Amino acid sequence: MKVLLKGGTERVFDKSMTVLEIAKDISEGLARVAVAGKVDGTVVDLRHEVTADCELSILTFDDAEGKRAFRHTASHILAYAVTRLYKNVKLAIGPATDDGFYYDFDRETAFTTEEIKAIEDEMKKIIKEEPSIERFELPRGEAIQYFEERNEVYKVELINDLPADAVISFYKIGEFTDLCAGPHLMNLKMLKAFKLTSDTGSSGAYWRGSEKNKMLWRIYGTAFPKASELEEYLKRREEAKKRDHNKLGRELKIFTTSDVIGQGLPLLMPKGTKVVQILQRFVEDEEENRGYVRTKTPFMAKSDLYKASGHWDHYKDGMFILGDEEKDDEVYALRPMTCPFQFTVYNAEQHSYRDLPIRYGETATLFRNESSGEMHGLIRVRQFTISEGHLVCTREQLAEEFKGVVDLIFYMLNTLGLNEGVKYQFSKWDPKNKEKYIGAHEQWEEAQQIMSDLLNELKLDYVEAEGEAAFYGPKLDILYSNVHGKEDTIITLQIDFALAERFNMTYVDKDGSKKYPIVLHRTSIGCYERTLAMLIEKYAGAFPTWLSPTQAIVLPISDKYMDYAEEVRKKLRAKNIRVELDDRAEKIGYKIREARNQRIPYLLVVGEKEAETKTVAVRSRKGEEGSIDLNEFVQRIVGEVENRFNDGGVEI
RNA sequence: GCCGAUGUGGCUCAAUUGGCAGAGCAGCUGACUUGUAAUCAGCAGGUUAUCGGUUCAAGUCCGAUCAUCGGCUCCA
Repeated sequence: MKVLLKGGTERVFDKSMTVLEIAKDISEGLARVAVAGKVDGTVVDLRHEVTADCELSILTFDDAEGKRAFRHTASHILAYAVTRLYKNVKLAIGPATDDGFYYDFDRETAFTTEEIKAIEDEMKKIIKEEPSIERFELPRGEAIQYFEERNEVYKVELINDLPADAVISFYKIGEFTDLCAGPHLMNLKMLKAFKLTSDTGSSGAYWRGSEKNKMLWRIYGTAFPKASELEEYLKRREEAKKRDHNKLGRELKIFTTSDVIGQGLPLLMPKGTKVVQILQRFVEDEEENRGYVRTKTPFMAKSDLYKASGHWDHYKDGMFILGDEEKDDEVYALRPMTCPFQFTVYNAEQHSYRDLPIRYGETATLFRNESSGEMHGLIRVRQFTISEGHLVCTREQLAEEFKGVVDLIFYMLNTLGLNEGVKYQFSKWDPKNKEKYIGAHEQWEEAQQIMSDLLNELKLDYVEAEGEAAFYGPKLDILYSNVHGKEDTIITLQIDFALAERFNMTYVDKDGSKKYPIVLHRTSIGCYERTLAMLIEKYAGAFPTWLSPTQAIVLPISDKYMDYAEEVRKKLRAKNIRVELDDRAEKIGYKIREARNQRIPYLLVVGEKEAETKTVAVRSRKGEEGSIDLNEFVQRIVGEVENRFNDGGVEI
């Protein structure tokens, strides 16, 4: 048989061989670090027997799929340890994740921190025992019987849901047998560095991810081949937490919350408000340059409006409703989105094809009654302000408008420095879900085809997500990960073939006939609160100068130089630089420390020498820069602000 | 919404089996007039998240509510 290897080399074998044997044949070194194989695109065990011509790659821990196989074995050790320590625990599932693994267990109470420590110790013991790992298969009936005898109801359910012709495979590690598709390691020798990361005990997780099902106990962990890699990972996690906007944002007096105001209702303090104001001016000016017109529409409306839009049927639970539907003649609701309001603006006048495209922009405050357990700092809130917009265009104009929005979004992300690390998601509908979506099947297929073509034309590296579309159309979602690794949409762009008809939005075409336009729903910079949160985390609070609430601070060495310090302050202020003067009778070291802790980009120390020579001793994020001519410094900082220069963020 | 943990001056944290709520930082006042990450002294700051209960006595025990954190679910 012929085996085509990664890199295009080919090997011929005269008998069937396991993946591990082929790895050994390539090199002993490779065999030592191999964790799994990939045969014609399918990830398999090293013990998998290759019998026919195929393409094969040997996976190591450096491959994403290799990591998963490695950590999947760790999850089985976790389950093994739990079954050794505790009776009457039912096993659910235990997959690998992007950076670790978990296993879900069913028992009466949560696992405590102490229990988790004990489980971790038991796992170490198991690994020391060097149990063997075997794979075997059973016919469906026997497999079900096996788990029924052991009262493993979740495993039985899993097998029952497998297709009739599915291979039902098991892995036996020592005395522990689990239903598993694999692949797994050959032995536990590689599994040297692991840790259970459920710091406050196990956490709740619904069986099969549905809130209708029972809640199980999930234990998280991660594993690496080397202790140093594990340590580095844990250290990185600790470092990342220091950038947490929810902590840093409060420390830096960017925002606060109050028990009596309510959950999901953060208050922006002067510093946070300043950053948002700068962002908002930036967005509104840039949109103006790109042909947008602005609207300012009400924060609430009668229920009739939401009934027309479909939100009343599709999103009532997420809305704040004012009044009682049973008792009151009219019920109002705070708006959860701006669409029907801007559509009403469109409908206030007649439109010709000559008017299109029309690009409406609004800095829109929205209200969404999120579930109580969802709120998180500035990222998930009940009231937020979004750079909202709707583009009304013809079918012919759609591609151009879509690309125009993507260009605007890229410009925004680049300027903010958030372009690296974003993930593009093409959110599609789920044709099987009749409840969630409105519009005809053909409309959906067409809208999705158009979006897919455009994304490919733009060469975007995106993932597809079925069932993630808006109820009226497919979306391009741009996701950003917070310091806990949780992804949130910061920006969205949606194609809507459905709502124009619902709202009777029309234009008169060349031939005199009335037509429904297409609507693009989009945001350019996302919602200001969430984007601010991501910026705090990206820059660890040390915003680029153009975004810094305070851009420079003058630090006189003593009272004697106050006049000159005031002169410096005035000169910068005259150029619209946000500058402060620390006139307290403190030592210079103390003033520097405070200004640094506030993340002010430029500290300008002035004393005798500076006053005499009309200079400032600059201390920037690069460190001490020495004395710089005052006019020269003014020019520099003004240039940096005008260019919206960004240094890429600081290490902490 | 579900599960778990947590809640003591602005912040970080103490307070023995239920027995006088305390410290550092920040704040204020005064002195010091300072050359690149914390000058010294004094003062003030609390119905221990809220409400209720048990007790001679509650920060501590019990219940409810609110909020915060982590996870699940959800996210127009």
